[in-house]
Amino acid sequence: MARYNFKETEAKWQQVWAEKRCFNVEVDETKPKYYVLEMFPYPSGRIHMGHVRNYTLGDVVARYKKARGFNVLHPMGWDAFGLPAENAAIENKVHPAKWTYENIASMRTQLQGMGLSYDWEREIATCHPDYYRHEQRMFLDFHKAGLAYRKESWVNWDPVENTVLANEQVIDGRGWRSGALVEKKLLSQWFLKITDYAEELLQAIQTLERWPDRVRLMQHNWIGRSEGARVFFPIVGRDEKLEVFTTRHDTLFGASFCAISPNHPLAGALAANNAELTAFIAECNRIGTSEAAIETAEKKGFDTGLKAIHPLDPSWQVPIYVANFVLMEYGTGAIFGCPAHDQRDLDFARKYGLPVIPVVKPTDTDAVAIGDTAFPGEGVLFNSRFLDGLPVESAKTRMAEELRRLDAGQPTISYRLRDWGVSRQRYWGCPIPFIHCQDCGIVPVPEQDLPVELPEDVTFDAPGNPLDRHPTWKHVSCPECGKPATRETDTFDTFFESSWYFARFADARGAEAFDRNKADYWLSVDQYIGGIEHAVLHLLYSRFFMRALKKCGYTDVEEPFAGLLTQGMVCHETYKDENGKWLFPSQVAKDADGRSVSVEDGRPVTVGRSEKMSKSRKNVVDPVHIIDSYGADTARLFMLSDSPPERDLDWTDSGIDGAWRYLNRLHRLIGEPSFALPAPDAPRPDTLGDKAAAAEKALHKTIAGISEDLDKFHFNKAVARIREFSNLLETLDGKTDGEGWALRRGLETLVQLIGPMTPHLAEELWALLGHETLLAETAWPVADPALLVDDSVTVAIQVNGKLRGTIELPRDCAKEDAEQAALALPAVIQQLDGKAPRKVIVVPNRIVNVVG
RNA sequence: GCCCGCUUGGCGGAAUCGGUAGACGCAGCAGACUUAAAAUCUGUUUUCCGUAUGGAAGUGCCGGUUCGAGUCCGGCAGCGGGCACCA
Repeated sequence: MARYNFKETEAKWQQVWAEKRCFNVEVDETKPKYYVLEMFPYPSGRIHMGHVRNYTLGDVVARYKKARGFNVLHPMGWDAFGLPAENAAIENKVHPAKWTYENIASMRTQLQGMGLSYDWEREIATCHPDYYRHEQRMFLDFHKAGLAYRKESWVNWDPVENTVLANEQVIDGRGWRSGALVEKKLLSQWFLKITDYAEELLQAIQTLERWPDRVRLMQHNWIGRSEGARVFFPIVGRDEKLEVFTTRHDTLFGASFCAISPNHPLAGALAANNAELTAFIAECNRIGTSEAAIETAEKKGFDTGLKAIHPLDPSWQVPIYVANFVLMEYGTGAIFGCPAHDQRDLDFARKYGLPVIPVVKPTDTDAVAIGDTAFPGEGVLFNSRFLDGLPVESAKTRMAEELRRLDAGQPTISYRLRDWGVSRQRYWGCPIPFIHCQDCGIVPVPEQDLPVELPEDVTFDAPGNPLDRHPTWKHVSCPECGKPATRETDTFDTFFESSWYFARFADARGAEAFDRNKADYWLSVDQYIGGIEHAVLHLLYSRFFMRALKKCGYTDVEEPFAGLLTQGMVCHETYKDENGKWLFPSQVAKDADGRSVSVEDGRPVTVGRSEKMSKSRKNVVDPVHIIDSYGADTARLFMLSDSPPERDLDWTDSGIDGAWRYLNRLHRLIGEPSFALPAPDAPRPDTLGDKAAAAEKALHKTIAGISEDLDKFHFNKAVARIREFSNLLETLDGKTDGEGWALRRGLETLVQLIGPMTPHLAEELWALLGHETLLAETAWPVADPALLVDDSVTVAIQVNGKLRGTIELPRDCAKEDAEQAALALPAVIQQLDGKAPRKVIVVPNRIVNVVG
């Protein structure tokens, strides 16, 4: 028989599945539903290995659940708005819409070549008005419900390009294209009140039982609930009081300074007639807007000269600094510093020569000297008047009472979570449906005027937002007073689209955003699969969005994703030539001595370690090329083999070869069996020989094992079991009774079990085995529990925890028998050297440990 | 800087609840088939000592709990992800 012709086979079955509409689904109340979803891609134009991995994982789940009798919804769409389309417009003079839709078309073809079981009739593209019109409506509803509001916030501003930069466009504090020093600038922007749901989003994390713990923990920390107190410090010579937030009000007697954010109103007021302070604030504002940039910048302060009066002692004054590490967005934008018990405060105090007053000491020592290390731990208060002798927690309570009594503060809960800024000063996004009128203020676009569509006739030859400088688009009359007004020219953050697309799939062509009945049937997503990089933002925004939609009457579903699987990245070795230039893997080969050399000129190549595939490092392998040379099934099998899904996967040529070899081996095993198989419907012989009986047992163990592996997403283990079982089937030679039957049953089951992973080859082999129905429509095999247990077990015998031998024992034999058998073992007798064992520990069916 | 992970042979990984570390594969080595190559098949492969039966060590590092630790606890190191305008 010829080698497996994957091209012909894969195309054939893809066509059959499409023609028979195997994966198109409707609501069916008679079946349990299962909604499996992979994070939809940004249509960059070409799929990458990360996509191949993500969609293979999802497809295995979808096909497996379908075989298990579920009504499976498995859709695909395009996260089609975003920056790269605008960059392409600027660089290649192609319109973002044209670029995006062409990319979608080619990526769809590439995905279809993978044989994924999508219901393509539900495909959506978020840049289409039929999609984004609904979110404009949602935003108006959010606004009515008090969940959308405007406030000023900071953006990265490129003064040369006169444009707002994304964090990723700021490199070492400079604009990526202009190279200009980036400034922070205040803009009035739209926000969604996710903070209204901080507590609910936090509490509900507990209900997300099928999410990875680490993602739940990351969301928990992101929301960042902290119990503390607001404390008022009167300011010498001014009427106002400085309000600070602290979680360590127990250490108030260790206060040595106050610090406010450069963006605190007080800092602004003082800067008005202080050029030095103005310059300091400007310097602070040159640090980017990202938290990482602010946190890693050198901690600096500016003494305002103002003094704050200690809330518990009018005679005690501390200086007020403006400090670059105090965030206006968190707490009250002002802190008090207690250097002895906070490392950052200590560093600050040492730098500016401020006093360090220890007020908490560890319970087990009297040592209280503070050097360069603060003591943030638990302990007992001292140096603290009425708090002396109290442990930290009691001191907090006592201090809160005192603050309340003096009207100097109160306990409060603060969250790190900030409201979600959804405004973007960009063209390629969903227009925000509001109108600015000089007389009426901010006016919503009337619902009958939705959608507000993006104008197509825009240019990217000038800096700034094309919507803003479009000759006509933004000029409208005010819906309320009719006078000339202007449209909002900001568009939505693209997280807006991805916060509800999973609901749109329930009814992708409906006139409403989603049909309630259909959404109620399909949601929540039973299994969501995507990269760990979305652990916080996308997933948290979606959780909030569903709650906001619920408040506006769209749905009763609160949690969008009941189950979550976060996959690791696809990595590859990196290569550099002698000049330190990156090389593509395809430009590198091994010479006769096994050294890596350049294909072009044979010069030596430095091989770097494996890193996430990225265009900048050129360590990419094009999936299209792989699928072309090996077929989709080979690529899929490789993606599932070896590495568990949540870990990083190393792409290797030998790995893909191994997968390819196995598929050919399987094809040979069935196409050219070593002896003639009985007919498909041949009955089980009454007596099986030893080998056939062992094969039958292995068959049922394999079914049970792989089912469990797939339930737990242990795809690599499932592949190992498949290979183990096919190794066993290859040892059958038909010389004893029942082997023919066992081989046929084994092969058929093997094909069924590998079906979700390599669907084309499995479908082909299923037909080859004489089936006229589709494997894609065939129920999953069932293991016979009676065949899963063995009569005897191998028990490990240890002396003092060291393995000294193994013995075969009847399953569940008496502990005494196991002990007897162990003590009779020559190696054990020798180790004991005539002495009686002190103790014998027997773990039934597993181990006997003789302690001497 | 803060938050979250990960670390097991030459390599990817397996080891259900604390109970035989290295399943399965890759690469390597030896062999079979072949005029030859490819493909395929067979054997072998944690390290060290030993001709061998066998013995010792071993899951990033240091320490602890336990009859028994890859697994639990404390500390450390290295690598990676996220940090609110990349998606």
